[in-house]
Amino acid sequence: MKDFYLEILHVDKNCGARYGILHTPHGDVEVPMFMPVGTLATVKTLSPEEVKSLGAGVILSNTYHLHLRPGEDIVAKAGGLHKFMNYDGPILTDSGGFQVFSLAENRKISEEGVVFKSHLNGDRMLFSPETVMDIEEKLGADIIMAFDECIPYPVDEKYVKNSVERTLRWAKRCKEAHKREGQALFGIVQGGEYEEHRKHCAEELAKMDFPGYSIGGTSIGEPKDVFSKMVDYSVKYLPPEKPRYLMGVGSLDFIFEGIEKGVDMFDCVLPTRIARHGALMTSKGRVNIRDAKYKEDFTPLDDECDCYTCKNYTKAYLRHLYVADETFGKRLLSMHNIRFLIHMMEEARKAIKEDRFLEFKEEMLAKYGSKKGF
RNA sequence: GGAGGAAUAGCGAAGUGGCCAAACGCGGCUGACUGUAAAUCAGUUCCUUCGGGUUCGGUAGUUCAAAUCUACCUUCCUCCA
Repeated sequence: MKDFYLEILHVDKNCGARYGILHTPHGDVEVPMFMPVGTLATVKTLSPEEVKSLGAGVILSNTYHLHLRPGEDIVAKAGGLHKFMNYDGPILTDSGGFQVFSLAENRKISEEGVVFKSHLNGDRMLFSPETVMDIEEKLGADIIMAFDECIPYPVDEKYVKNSVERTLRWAKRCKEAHKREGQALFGIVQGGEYEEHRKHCAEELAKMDFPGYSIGGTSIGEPKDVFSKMVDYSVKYLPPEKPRYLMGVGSLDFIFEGIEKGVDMFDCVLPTRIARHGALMTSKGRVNIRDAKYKEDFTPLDDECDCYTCKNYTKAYLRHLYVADETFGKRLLSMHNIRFLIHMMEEARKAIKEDRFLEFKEEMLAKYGSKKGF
């Protein structure tokens, strides 16, 4: 696919971190990058222009949720997701594989696919590699995910083995079913914490020759050392020239861990979700803006931050908006958290180009306090 | 002037003899959130040196035991003159 490829421009001499440009039908974006999540065709509370102004390239959306509401046919009629949501940058749709995990009580897995009971009205519907490809083609994102099973952690090895084999068969079916031009279909590496299964999964996917590969099944409650292994065991066996996407990772220390190992793309609901709940990522560590100590704090949320929120508003005001449950507060806080992560990515890219990513990582984690949870 | 009714933790409001330091809601305080069923969820909210102490308008009683029963007082509400 000539309009989608990763151009690797530099690999850090001291680790696996790499800098490059991902070419997509809706524009070029630099990697490593963080992609804000807009599950329902909107990054909650923000306009596409705002998301773009924060430095975001790719926006994520979700097959399961858009299938339920408004339905892929309506999106297609609207002219596709880009037009529908008025975003002309690259869009990535997740396949619903994560919902196999997050909505586990409402679904049943079989070889054919997954029957979900809609969380909205109880409708039963089959998500199979074929139906998911059909939906994702109609949505029309630039990057689409194969339908996989995101398995929980911890889970016994036998389950992992069976699930990986099935995810691989599904990946093959996705590849065969996917026909639309101008869409990059990514295969997803699963395998839990087991090197044997991650390796097998990555190698088999590589044989199928996807334009990019995702690493799934992480950041679901496993300890950091386990997370690290999961990423290692996956990246190691993936073709270096293809983009690597570590799914659902949004805390700074986990992202840096991924970059160091050679991951290019990250997405996470974390910055936007915790922002709506009053938690902020700042250069002083984590801030809960609701806390009483900010009642009369007329300084910016983060004096090192260049975002609209930090340039124009005080903690006392942001706290007031939060406490008063004003929507504007959630918007300002969401902007800040997204900008914080994207700014970190910009700095990380600079560091990689200068072969000092490892120092940069240590410096940032010491400063931002990786123990504080982001 | 007369007749009823009501007073419970910051607020609202249950409780009408022991299982009551007192349900629940709000407000306050705090924490969590990782391919979004999340503008959500959880904890905490009389004092304490964690042994205990002091509470349910006030005072005095009844009782082994009172927020709960009795008497009086105070305040408030409604109705009648």
